[in-house]
Amino acid sequence: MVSMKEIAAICQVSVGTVSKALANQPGVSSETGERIRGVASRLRYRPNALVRSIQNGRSMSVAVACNAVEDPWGGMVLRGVLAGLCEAGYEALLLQWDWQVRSGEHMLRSMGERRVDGVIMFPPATPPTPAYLHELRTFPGPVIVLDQQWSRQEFHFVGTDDRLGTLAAVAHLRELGHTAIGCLHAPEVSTGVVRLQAVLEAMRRAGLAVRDHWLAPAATFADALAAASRLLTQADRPTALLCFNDEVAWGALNAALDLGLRVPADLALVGFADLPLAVQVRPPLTTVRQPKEELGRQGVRLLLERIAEGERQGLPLTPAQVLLPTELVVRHSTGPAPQR
Amino acid sequence: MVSMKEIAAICQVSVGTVSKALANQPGVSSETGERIRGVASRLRYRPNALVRSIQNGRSMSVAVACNAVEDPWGGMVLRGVLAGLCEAGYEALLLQWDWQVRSGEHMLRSMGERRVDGVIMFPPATPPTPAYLHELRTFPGPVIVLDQQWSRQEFHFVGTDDRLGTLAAVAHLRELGHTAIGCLHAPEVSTGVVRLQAVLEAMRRAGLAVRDHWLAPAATFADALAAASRLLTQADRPTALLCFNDEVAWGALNAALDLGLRVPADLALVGFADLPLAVQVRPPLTTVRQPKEELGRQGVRLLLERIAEGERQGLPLTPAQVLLPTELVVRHSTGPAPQR
DNA sequence: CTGTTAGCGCCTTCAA
DNA sequence: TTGAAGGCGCTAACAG
Repeated sequence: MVSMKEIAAICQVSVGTVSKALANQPGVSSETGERIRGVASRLRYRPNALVRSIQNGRSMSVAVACNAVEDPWGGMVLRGVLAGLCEAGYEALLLQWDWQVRSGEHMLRSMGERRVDGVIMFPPATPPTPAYLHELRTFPGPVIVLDQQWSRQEFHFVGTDDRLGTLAAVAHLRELGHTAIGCLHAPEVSTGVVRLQAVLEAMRRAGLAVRDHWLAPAATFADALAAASRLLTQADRPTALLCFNDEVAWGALNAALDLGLRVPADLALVGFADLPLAVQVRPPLTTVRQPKEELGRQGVRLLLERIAEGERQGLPLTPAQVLLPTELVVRHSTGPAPQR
Repeated sequence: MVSMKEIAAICQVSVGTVSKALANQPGVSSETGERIRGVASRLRYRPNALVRSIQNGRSMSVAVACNAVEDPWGGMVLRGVLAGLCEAGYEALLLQWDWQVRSGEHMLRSMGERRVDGVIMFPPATPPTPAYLHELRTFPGPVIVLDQQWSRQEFHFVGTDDRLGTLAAVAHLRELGHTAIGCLHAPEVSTGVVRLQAVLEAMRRAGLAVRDHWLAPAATFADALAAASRLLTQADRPTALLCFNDEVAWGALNAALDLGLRVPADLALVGFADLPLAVQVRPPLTTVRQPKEELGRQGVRLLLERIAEGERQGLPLTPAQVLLPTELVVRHSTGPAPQR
């Protein structure tokens, strides 16, 4: 890589002049300016962004921490994150924090040393370790957490309004006449807890019972397949299942079909997220759509705002809490409740 | 962020001494060393990695360029890439090159200015623009392309042996008695071309005809749904379809089921990749497994080798060409050919 | 118009 | 054992 110094030597001028010429600043004769720019472009001169970062204390980069890049849901959020960063001229340093070799806190520390201007993390399926949490708390720059609520909202947060989304889903099922509504929930993650609570709340308000054996934990396709198989072979089975997400709904769908149940005639299914698979399975899933890409964009927006404010290291006094609206998308996995 | 200078001031020593103390180098009395390290840790001193990068001309970071982070296939490759980089202590700068705001070549240039040590790009569904290609050619550091073969192999390349994989798939179908084998291919991408050629080659060698109306382009689920619907409603329809990938196979599967065809009794389907969905659809897909994570790891390995060699900017004299083996995974979407 | 100087944060070499 | 100086690539404020 050629440096200004070399260009200066070649052009027989000082580095300062080269600097001005390349920045098209006044104070350089158009003649020497042209000459310098000519040499620079011929030699493929590229300014060193690292140096610039050092000088003005802004690296124009942020760390994006995720724990499963291959997750389709996360992929869509990541798309939004990248879009937002790109538009703002920021670079994304991607890190996955579930490796063996270098632990998450290790990598996070590296990011700090690389002087990223902030961190945006998502979607943390497993709660972070204390060490990781500590690193996050002492991180030099704002931290945004997407989707999951951790440890009493100490970080800035952007998520979706899971409660309202779930209530809408339950309302939809009730309009269809369902009273025996079960739930494949995910107790390990905060969104899972919120969604289950919302179901229970809605049912309680409607004066409907939720039997324990209509509930089962299931956070993945495989979980759901097994759990739904058990749940649906009971004598007293629900006529509708609210699932933690679309993958879980898909697993439940397969279980139902395997058991010879028709969906939605015998069993109504509702997913959450509205992933591409929702329209690819048969029947297409009724689901609570989350604005996934928007989630990423809003996270970035919040982060850049905080960066611009020059937020001090350490925790914010009043962390922002943003909830994006969801939308119930009715497709063909839900229908009128079967007559008893 | 505290700097060495500040620590030096506080400890009443020179920066040089602080430098040595923090690096645990000899030449500092254990007493002052302790004092300095104490202050540093209390003030949360973090070395500035950017400075280090400038000094030794290695940024320990590479650019990872992809064009669809939400793509499941790419996600699994990306996982391998991140794993490889992480193990080697490298950081990943993620960039997506299909935005409106800043074009791919723009972003790539930014990466160069940020002094990344190399580029790894995947999976380029659409061929790059001339401008992008130019930026890639003149990139200061080695460039690795994954999966897709571009423009006469001018870059280092790691992919899978699609030809052998496809031949194995065809052989499997022939063993099952299939002779009317069609193909949903993807003419836009190099892997699509290779796979179709392999099908044609296998059929030719077997003395079997491939009718034009057994072939249709389809690169996505939606494409496949439409194409397969048309293809399967013909009087003379194939009894087996080799699909460009698992998503395409899924689309074809749905089309077949919609038409009342049983899979595999009436129609055999073979996918490519072995994504999670392959075991989630009914029936589970027979497919050609690609070592996706390994693909990413090998790409990184190759890249780091080239970096270590200190490869000059510009194109390599003899770009490496690595093909990873595939493996046919037989599940339930293929079965004996129907009797005529 | 051009050159010099100082400084960003750090490391390395050499002198005290 | 410690300090000072030079340099990495660049910018900004001055001096010539």
